[in-house]
Amino acid sequence: MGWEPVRRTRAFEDVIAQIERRIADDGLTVGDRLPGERQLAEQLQVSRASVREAMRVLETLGVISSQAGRGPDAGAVLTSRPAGALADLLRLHVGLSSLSMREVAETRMMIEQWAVRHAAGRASPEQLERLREAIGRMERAATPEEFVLHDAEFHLTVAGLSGNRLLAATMQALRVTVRTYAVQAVHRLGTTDLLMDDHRKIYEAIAAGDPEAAATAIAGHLARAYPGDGPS
Amino acid sequence: MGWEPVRRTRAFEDVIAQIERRIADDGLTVGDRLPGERQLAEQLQVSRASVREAMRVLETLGVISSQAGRGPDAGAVLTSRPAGALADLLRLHVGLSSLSMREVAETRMMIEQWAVRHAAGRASPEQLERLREAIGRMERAATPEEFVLHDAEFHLTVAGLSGNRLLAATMQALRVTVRTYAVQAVHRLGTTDLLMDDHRKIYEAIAAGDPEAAATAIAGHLARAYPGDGPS
DNA sequence: ACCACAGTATGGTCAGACCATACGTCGCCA
DNA sequence: TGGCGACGTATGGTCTGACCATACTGTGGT
Repeated sequence: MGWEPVRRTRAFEDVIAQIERRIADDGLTVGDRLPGERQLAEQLQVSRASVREAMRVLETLGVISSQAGRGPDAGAVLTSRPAGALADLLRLHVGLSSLSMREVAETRMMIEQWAVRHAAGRASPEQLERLREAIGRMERAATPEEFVLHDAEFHLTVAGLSGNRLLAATMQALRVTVRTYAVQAVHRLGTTDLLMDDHRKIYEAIAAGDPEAAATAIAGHLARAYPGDGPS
Repeated sequence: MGWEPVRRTRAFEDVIAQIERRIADDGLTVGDRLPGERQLAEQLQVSRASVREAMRVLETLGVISSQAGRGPDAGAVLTSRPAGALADLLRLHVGLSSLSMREVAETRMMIEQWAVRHAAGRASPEQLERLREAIGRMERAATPEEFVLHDAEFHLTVAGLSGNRLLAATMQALRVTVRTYAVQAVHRLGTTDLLMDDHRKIYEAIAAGDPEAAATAIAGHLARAYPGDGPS
C-alpha cells in the first residue's frame, strides 16, 4: 500500500520551520532581530538546546549572525552571507573527495565566461575602474600571497559584473576553496608576467565590449592557471 | 597598529575542525562512521551539547547523516549530499529576498547551456536513453505535478551530462527551489505541447552533436518557461 | 532451528546551572 | 552640571546529568 514512513520531525527542525514561517509571514528582513534563545524556547515549548541547534543550522546557512552581550547588536540578527556557507560546503566536500578540484575549476570557468559575456560593453565606469585598480595592485604585489589576494579581487569584480548575487557568492566561495592552490601555483610559475598579460587582455575585451574576445581571454587565463590545478 | 580582535573559537567550531582534520589525516571517506557523541565529547573534552551543535552543522552541510539505534548503520556516518544543503541555502535566501528568482533562473540557464554545449555529441547511449524515457513520461503525465516531476528528471539528466557533480548538485537545488513556480506555470499554460517540442529539440541537438543548436534550444525553452517566473 | 525477551549503545530532548560579554543605569564626585 | 565608575542585567556559550525512543545483539527457552 501507499504507506509513508512516519516522518518524525526533530525539535530543532520545527524551530527552523517556524522561524522561516515568521520570515515569510511577518516580512522579517535582513537586519531584524530574532527573540532571545530563552524566550524562543519558552514560546515554542522546546528546550534551549533545541533552539540552539536550530540557530547553528541557520548560522551555517548564512542567514543569521549571533552576538553575545547586550544592546541593539546583541542576539541573533538576520543576515545574508551565502558565500560563507558555500565556502564551507565546498571545503568539506572537496576534503571528502566527493568533489574534485577539476569540478571546482570548471565551475569557475563557467561562471567567469558567463559573467564577461554578459558584461562586455555593459560594465559601469566604476566597475572598470575597480578592475584597473585591482590590476595595478597585482602589479605592485611583493609576494605571491599578496598577488593572489588582488587577483581574487579582480576575479570577484568580474563575477560581480553579472549582476547576479548567486553567481557572485558562488565565485567567492570557489576562490576561497582554490586559494591555497593559487598561491602554490604562483610560486611555481616564478613570474606573474603571463598572468598579468591575461588580466589586461580580459580587461580590454570587457572595456571594448567584445564578448567573445573576453570569453576567450578568460578561458586562456584559466587554462594557464589550472594546468593541472592552479591559481588565478 | 595591526591589532586583530582575538578570535575566540567556540567549542563546536573546534569540534568541526578536529573532525575535518581527521577526515584529511586518517583518510576517512564516505561511508565511514564517526565515534558516538558521548565518546567524542569525552575525547575532545567538551560537552555533548557542543558535539551535537557541530554535528548539526556538518549535517546541514550534507557531510554526515545521523541515525539512532544500534548496529552498523547507527551513529553519524560520513555522506555526500551537497544538493540538500544547497537547496536549503537557496530556499532561505530567496525567502529573505537576498536572492531573487531572476538570479536563480539565470543561474539555471547558465548551467544548462554549459552542460549541453559540452555534452553535444558526447552523451553516452544510456544517457540519451534516459532523456528519451523522461520525455516519454512527460508525454504520458496526467497532471502538472507529474509533468514537472519528469521534466525535472530530464533537466537533471542534462545537468549530469556535464560530468560535473558540483553543477549537477547545484542544478538539483535550483530545481527544488523553482518547483512550486514550475507547477503553477504549467497550470497557467494549459497545454504542454510547446514545452514538449522544446524538449525534443534539445534532445535532437544533443544526439546530433550540435552544441550551438542545443544551447539555443535550451535558451528558448527556458525563456518560454520563465516569462516572468516559470517552470520547466 | 527458531523465536521471544532482556540488554545495551545510539541519537534526541530536556532542565537547570554557571560563565563571559557588553550594554544600561544609577549614583558618586569634581 | 558634567563626567565617570561600579553595579545590574540580558545576551549567547558551555557544561552536567538525566531521561526517552530506537534498533540492533545476545541469550535463553522452546
